[in-house]
Amino acid sequence: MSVRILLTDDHKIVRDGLQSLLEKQHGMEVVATAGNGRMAIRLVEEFKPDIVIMDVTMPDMNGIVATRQIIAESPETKVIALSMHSDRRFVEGMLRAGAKGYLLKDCAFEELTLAIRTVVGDQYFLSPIISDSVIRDYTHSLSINDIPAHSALTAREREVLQLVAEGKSTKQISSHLNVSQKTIETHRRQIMVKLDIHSIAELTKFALREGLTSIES
Amino acid sequence: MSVRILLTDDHKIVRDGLQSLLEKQHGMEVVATAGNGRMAIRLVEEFKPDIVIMDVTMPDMNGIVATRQIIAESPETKVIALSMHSDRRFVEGMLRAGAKGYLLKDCAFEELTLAIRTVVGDQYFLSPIISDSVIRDYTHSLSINDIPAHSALTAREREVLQLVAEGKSTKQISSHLNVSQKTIETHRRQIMVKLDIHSIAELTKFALREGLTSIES
DNA sequence: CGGAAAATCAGGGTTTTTCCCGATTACCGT
DNA sequence: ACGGTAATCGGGAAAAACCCTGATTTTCCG
Repeated sequence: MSVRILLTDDHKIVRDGLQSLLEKQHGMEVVATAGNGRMAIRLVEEFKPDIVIMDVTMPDMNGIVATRQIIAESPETKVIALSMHSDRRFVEGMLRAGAKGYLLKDCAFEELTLAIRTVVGDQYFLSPIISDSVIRDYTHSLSINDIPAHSALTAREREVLQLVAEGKSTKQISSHLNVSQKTIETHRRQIMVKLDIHSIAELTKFALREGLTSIES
Repeated sequence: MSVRILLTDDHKIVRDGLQSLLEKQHGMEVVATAGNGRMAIRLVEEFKPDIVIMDVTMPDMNGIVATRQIIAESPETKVIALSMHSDRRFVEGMLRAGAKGYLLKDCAFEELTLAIRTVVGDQYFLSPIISDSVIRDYTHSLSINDIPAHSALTAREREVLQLVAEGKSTKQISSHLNVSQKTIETHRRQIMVKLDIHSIAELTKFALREGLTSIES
């Protein structure tokens, strides 16, 4: 029986290209394609694919958030990230979310098929550059928890961050949530301390990466 | 005789995908692929393709610069831009550089083959969204300047916006550009007036949509 | 139950941004 | 040469954000 694959990428022509390549392979079948994370979640439910090829940066809902939800709802699904970025945050985010592989778009197609076969065989597959840095981190025992930038935000803080990333002022947020401005100030400060980010611009980008807000408007 | 094509894109797997799709078409032949503009120029000289599919944003040498040089050296070569950005500057840059087509990566593969056939037939081909805005500009060239919401930012304003979207403060920007803080203040105000945006968060999103900054960092 | 973490609020201060008003210089196209 | 636009700067003031040091209440987990 052939491997059933869901393709996720925000550019249709990239999906088309990958589909064409994959369908030339024996034992691989693209059962559906999605243009964003939200769609991917729906299609995983509907088609129960064995493998999800997941772009990381997408509008509306990014790959990290989508992967987390997919793994939560159907843990048997194997997600392979396919990204243009070797950025540490993306790799870490995807692996934390439960991805079983991480490939750079720079790679040859053969690497993708190898990754699919490897992951189907219940093993991890990382692009060489990625695995180098993952292993280096491991051997240097830089545990994820030691990095202050990753201390998690509370639910309330995420809520406030989302409103900040939507362009709301402290006053607007406080009246929206029916609490005092001082409370929101405290949350904002706490968010910035936890993330070690000190500008709204970078806060907004963080929120975008986390899927807390969308790039539209 | 079949159409000889050179594929240019910085991501190998995208090149692989497109090549797979194109080679299923009758009368189309991918004679070479390039990972950046410099390589594309060399390969055009060597292979004399009929069509160059050119990614716009690439490291090392981007598609605009490469296209200009290709057209200068062999004007009979037809360049079709293939980009993730519908940003006015990219479109304008590529068309000025001599591209005969501009496609968004969001398009279906059929659009690409249609574009190739159209351009081979010596006509222009633009993605619908692109041609809409090009035509609107042409037909409304007078009124566009009257509408503040549509007035484009100046080069300097873009520069400042980029730095704002990277999280820089007015003071940091002013010392980085070697002008007074008051000048940067004026630029910031002007940017917000022109775009009718009044928060850093939304300004950051705008800059992201325009490709002025990247989501990492 | 007891304690830690989270959520709420306050006073008082500094810094940054935003918004008025204005201005000069330089360049570019008709 | 003239007019428009871009880029540069300034004063002054209000608003917002940021920083520090507290505090109380709620919630949740062992």
